[in-house]
Amino acid sequence: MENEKENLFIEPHKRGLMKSPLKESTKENVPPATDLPSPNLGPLTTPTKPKEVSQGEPWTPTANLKMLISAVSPEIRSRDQKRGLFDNRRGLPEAKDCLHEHLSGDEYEKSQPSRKEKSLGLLCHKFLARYPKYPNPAVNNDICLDEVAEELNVERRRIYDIVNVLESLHMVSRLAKNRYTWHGRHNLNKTLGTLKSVGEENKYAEQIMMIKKKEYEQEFDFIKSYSIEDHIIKSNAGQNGHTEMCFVELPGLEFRAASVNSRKDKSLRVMSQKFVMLFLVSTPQIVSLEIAAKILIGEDHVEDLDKSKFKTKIRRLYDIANVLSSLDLIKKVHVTEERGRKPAFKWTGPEISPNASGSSPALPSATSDLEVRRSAKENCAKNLFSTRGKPNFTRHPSLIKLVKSIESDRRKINSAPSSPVKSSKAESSQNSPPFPNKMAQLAAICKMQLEEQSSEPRKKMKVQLARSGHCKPVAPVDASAKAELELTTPSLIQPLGVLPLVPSPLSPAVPVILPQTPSGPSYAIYLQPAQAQTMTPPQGLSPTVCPSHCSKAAGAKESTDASTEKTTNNTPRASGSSRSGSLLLAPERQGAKNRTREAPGERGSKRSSTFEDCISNKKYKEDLKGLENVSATLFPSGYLIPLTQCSSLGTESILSNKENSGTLSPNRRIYSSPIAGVIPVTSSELTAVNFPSFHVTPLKLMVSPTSVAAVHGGNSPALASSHPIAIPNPSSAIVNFTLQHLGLISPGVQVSASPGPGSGTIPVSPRIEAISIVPENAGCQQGRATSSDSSVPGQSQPNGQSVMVTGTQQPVPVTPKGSQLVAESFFRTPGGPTKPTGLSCADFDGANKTSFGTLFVPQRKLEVSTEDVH
DNA sequence: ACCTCCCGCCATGCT
DNA sequence: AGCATGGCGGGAGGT
Repeated sequence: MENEKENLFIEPHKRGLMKSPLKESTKENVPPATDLPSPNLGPLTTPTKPKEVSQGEPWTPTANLKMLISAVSPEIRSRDQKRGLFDNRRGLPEAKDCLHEHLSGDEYEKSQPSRKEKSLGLLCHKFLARYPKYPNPAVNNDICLDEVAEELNVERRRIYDIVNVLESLHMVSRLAKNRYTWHGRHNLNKTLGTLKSVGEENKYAEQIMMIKKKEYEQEFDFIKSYSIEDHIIKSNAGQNGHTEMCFVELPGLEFRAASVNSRKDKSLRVMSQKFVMLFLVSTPQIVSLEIAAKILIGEDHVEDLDKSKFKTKIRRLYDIANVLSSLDLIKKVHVTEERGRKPAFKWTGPEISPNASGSSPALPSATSDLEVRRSAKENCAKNLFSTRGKPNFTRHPSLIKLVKSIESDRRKINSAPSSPVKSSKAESSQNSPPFPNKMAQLAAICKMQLEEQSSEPRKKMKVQLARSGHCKPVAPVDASAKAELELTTPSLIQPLGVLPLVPSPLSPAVPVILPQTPSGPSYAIYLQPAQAQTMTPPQGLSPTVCPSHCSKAAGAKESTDASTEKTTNNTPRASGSSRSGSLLLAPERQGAKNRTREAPGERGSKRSSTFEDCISNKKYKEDLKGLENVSATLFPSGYLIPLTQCSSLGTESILSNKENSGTLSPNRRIYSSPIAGVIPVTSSELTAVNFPSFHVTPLKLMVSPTSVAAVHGGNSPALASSHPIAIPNPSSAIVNFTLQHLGLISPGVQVSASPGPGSGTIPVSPRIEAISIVPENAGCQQGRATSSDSSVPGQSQPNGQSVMVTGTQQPVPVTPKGSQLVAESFFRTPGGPTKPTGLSCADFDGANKTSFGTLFVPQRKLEVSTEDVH
């Protein structure tokens, strides 16, 4: 059914590229379709294997190369698109000809494309080259997997790899079987913001630190301590060993196919999101594959570090990394530790402010406008369906059925042109001959982008201003809060942004999807109970972080590093720091309207199980106190994350109120960069950060106390409970350390802190050295980020950065309105208030986390050399 | 020898 | 049963 339609649609580029000779894959080639053009393939069937089209084709490897090259270079790409593509579609290979020039000789020979030519990264570039970064929503942006596979001459399997990752970033969404819709980067910032928030909730930063610490300790033979920590980690991850994967969805981008949903929480998609979260959360924004793999595995299975598993994870991470690299979100670098060099990736994407999705976050009203626009544009269609279906609640068991029905409706709807947006698309699609339309689209897109950009910056600017004013006064709260929104705010907050899932057996894990309000998109995150646990511990981190940073700072040696890091770090950190327990998206509130959707029953069941486990696990409950913060965190399962501005505002306001107390915000380990292992945050960086930093630091201080308390008292007990082992560790020492520092630091602003702590930390972690990153260009990164953000060249950059920053802070006084509404909406669950669940979950986690926070990650000196990957 | 990661078998689950 | 998805890991290309 749908398929047919699908086929009908012509992708923008589709036809363009023909194929490369890739091996054709082994598989069969089915000649059938042969023509590329025929979009209409048959009915549903997906063309089985790709193409052979080329079968006959003489195609030369060179052609491929060319394509690749073009793909790689934007210029060429654009050029091609404009002129070439058209040609291609018809014929194909004009490119080939051209290509010959360069490559012809040798490559020619290689009849076979070299392995590199077949790399996922290149394939991804080709794939991306076919679609505009910022597609005109009005136009048909459908992607037929089969067609793409054919055109690119690859097996469909490869396309799945790419699409899955893109889907995790909401750059595409599945429409139907074999059919996806291209969203480009319109949703990217939001998605990243959401992921960041979730990552914070999950305390990935802490996890990273833990791992590093472990390693460090191991080196030193601190085995015992290590063991303890492991436990902690494990517990955090999923005490039961459940993994919990979660998938963060955006409102209009939910998975529609049931089948998809069933696997939604698995693998690549989730891995990709988590991987991205690591970058967003870590201060240096450099993540080594090893650490990423450990963390990802950790969640799933506690520790089993089977080598095989580890290897598999690494393989997958490479797959994901290749796609992310193609998106210019990360680049390969090497981290040099004492031990040696390890492959790692550095985030080169836009900086994101926490939660609210990049753009939205901070803003005050101004942003809202913009967002609204976007949302409207971007999300409308999608959202529509989402909205409509769902009732407002979160998931309640009873609701599940409804949900299913709803989903089915959605599908129908989606498939049907009916939805306004889509309909338009459909039309356009029909019309759209690939290129011509494309051109038109591009133009349209450009306009849109420009508008957005211009508007965004403005907003941001405003926000910043506002913040500056507000923030300072409120400093603690604001900084942290705004940064992330997440706010550590206690359970109370959650209601707003997060919907705690009800523990009900049925739907525990069920994802909640908030229908987006028209105004803003909402996000749904699917969490499994386990995760929630994982996430948890609200407090702890902050202290540790500081040290690490400090250490780095001290070590920080290389200016270069610092610079690079700065770019990356700035915003993130703040967020990171904030996240501590809070996580929560809570901040977000969705528009009052939002309704949550339920997750499909399936998931629910799964999750529920996990959830239960979690509960049982919950040994940690004891820590009631933690609950507040924790609860939010814990309940990942339930979070809804509305990105919309409104939400942001509301949350902020809420947060501010609640949080101001500072408890929430404890945040923040602002600067810690657990991930890379090294996180050199230099004072300079801090300075660079500017406002955020200030605010943050104070916050940190604020936090520290809490965290400290938690650590000492709460945590340890909790830990003990959770794990039999209570080990005296270095960790405790570290903790003390950190605490001390904190105290010391408090007065000092971030800057002072960085240096000071570092020194202080040092004792704890011998290693702390700074990491030197050798980035290609410090400056570049930033630029890149921005560029990536906005299609439009120049403008964007500044914006991006500014945005980030602004995003971070949400100091601005929030407008309550949204928040209230939101809160209400959240609460009203059909079944009843969800909150309880949240609480329970929160409890246990809190304990653990804290411990984490305390942990200090020893930093070894890391040197990061960016080598461009390939 | 190690790092990457392509390739495609085959399980899973929807239709 | 057939097909779409995609988990997974063997093993090969690159360095």
